[in-house]
Amino acid sequence: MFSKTCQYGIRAILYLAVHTSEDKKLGVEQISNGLDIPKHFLAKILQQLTKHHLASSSKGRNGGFYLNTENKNSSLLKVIHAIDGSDVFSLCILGLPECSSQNPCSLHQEALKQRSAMLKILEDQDIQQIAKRIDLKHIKI
Amino acid sequence: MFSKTCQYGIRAILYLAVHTSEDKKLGVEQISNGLDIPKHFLAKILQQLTKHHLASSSKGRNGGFYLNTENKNSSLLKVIHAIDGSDVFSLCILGLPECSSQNPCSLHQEALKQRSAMLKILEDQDIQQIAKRIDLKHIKI
DNA sequence: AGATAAAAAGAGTTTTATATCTTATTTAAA
DNA sequence: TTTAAATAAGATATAAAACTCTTTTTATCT
Ligand code: FES
Ligand code: FES
Repeated sequence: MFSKTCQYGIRAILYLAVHTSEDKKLGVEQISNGLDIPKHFLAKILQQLTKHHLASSSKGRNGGFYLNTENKNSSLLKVIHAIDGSDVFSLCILGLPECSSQNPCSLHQEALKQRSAMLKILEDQDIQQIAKRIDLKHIKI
Repeated sequence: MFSKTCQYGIRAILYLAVHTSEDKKLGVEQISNGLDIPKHFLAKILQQLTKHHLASSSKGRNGGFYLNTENKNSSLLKVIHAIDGSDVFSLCILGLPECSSQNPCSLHQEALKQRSAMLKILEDQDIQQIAKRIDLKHIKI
């Protein structure tokens, strides 16, 4: 469903949502240790997310990555779109060139039902909310 | 969701279900033309499916690939398992080492709901049924 | 000002997925 | 019995994804 890069990106964002703020930043190394993700690879992903204004960073001493309020009000869908592109949920699940209810494949109806449900979850709740849930219910990141 | 190999495999099986039988076989070339799938690649996939007894083949003149009755009574889930392995629907969607309701990630509940629905569709209806639906409703393969 | 610690950027490597090519084997028709 | 047509098998090639390494830039602390 999601590329490994995207999985890493989502987890990194959630980790930042739980552990950082404007004045509590984390270096790549700490994040990569916390999530068990290859350090340099994670660095690339975080850079990409920062460019898309889904995470924030500051260079130099005491610098690091973090989520500001705006970042925390964003959604996981945006993270997914930034990494895997905006087609993930609109391409035919069987790889056919078109995907529409007018011209469906044999799994279209079922795929559509599920993807809309997943999409709703991913765009309706903001990252802040998910972070709160993670904290309260001790959910893994 | 599915690898390209798996998408090709599913489509090939459905194509065979609609167009072949014990005494109406098709060569790789015809199938690859019909589905617009690279010929040699498709050959590999069909060999794999034949080994798993999900398709049938006969060599030599007038040979080709086809589905016998048993093949048509199988399910798409078996096809998927034969190609992408049996973990597709049981691994954590975020790539975490475990996936269970006891130890869920932040998307587990939603992912589970959807995967069970998809699984049900994929194992409950047999290939024959899907083929009939394709035929009646002029669905793409 | 200089040293240091961090992200940013870019180049390079490895691994996996996808695709192709070549040769062998099998079967049936001519 | 020879030839043609098909799958089977194995080796190779290409492309994309995953991962690593090195250098540059920037900010902060001493
Ligand atoms: S046409 Fe295949 S999923 Fe929509
Ligand atoms: S734990 Fe992540 S999907 Fe089940």
